[in-house]
Amino acid sequence: MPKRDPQATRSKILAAAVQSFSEAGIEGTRIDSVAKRSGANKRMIYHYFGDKAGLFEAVVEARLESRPWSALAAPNATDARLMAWEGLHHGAATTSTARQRGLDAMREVLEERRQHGLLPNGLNVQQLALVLLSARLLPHICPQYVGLLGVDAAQLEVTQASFLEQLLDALKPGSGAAPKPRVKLKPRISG
Amino acid sequence: MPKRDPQATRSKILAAAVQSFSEAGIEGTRIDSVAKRSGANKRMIYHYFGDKAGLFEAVVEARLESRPWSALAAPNATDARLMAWEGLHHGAATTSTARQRGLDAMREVLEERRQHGLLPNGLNVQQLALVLLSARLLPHICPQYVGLLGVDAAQLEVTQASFLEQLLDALKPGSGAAPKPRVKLKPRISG
DNA sequence: TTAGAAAGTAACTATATAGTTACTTAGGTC
DNA sequence: GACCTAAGTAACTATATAGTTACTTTCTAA
Repeated sequence: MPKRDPQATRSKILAAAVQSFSEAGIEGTRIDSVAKRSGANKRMIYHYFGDKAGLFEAVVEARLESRPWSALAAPNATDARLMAWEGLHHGAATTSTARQRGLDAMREVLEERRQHGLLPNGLNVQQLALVLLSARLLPHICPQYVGLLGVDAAQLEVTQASFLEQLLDALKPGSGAAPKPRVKLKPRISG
Repeated sequence: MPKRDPQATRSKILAAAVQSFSEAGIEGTRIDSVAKRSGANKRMIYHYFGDKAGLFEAVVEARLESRPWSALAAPNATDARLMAWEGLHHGAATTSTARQRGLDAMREVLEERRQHGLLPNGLNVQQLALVLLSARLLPHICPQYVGLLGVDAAQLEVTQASFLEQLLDALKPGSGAAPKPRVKLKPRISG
């Protein structure tokens, strides 16, 4: 076993940084603690990643740039939280061609679904994709609202997947049972 | 004009804290900068709110506890970001009776809508409420994905509201929403 | 009018933090 | 094996930060 292994050092730093940034965020992450958790020397962090911002960038690159996107699959908690810290700190400023491609593919799947008559023709698939992505991300970011809305957090990964399937299915033109007899008053839902 | 005004001092601190926590988060907020922005003396922050955690708690109380909830209305960016920082830092641990009541009301509106035959019977309204809330919050938290999905961020507030209305409408049993609804179904009076 | 409490101020402190300096050690190449 | 470069280490520094201390000023109530 070699006493030195640059690639291994770099990746154990990166692994520790992924955990730390995901848990504590950018401001909350301590470089010293990443060094300790990784077992590497603090100086090596600066050697491989420049500074804290560079380390976060490398974390995003490692976890978000090459991840697969799908209309219904849920990102794990680690990735979802990284997305949130990134968005809260850096706003809309993200020019990522890799993610762009991944999300384009996700949209195309929905588009195809619509062209097969499985979604209403007038439905904006970009908006639909955003809603689906939101639904899968938010429970990892604001878990407090899962409980407050009466949804079982422990089962959500499974129950939400089938709920969203059911939702898409209910959108199928001409689907659904005959309407139940309705009363005249339409309840308000907004405002 | 009185030279001292405890209530005014407290509230100008709180107002500055709302802005700072919303923009920068808990770790990112500097007590000194809240003091400066508010025009109050730093010592007064500790006098009225105890410590940084107490100040954040007061901010949540002021902005999130008593805000109205609705199935389709979007929280503003300030509140949405506060919800995200709170969730990312404190996880699911939120025992807020005020928010519980607000969200219960939001659920009941959807429940009522379902009982009027405007939503499929088998649809879980809690899950639906969570999806709607997610859709309205996430763009404020992860704005990077709005653009990447090809949605116009500047118009989202408006376009998403009508999209979600359209989505709920398309869920109406037997609606079979087509590009242009051929026949506007008149509600039948139950017999 | 005056005592005492509450509001407000400025300067201070202990500590934690990102980033550096100055150095040692390993491993490949001639 | 001598030499050089990259990998690795430990101790250091400048600064920023949450929280405090010790003090002054205003308000209120007897």
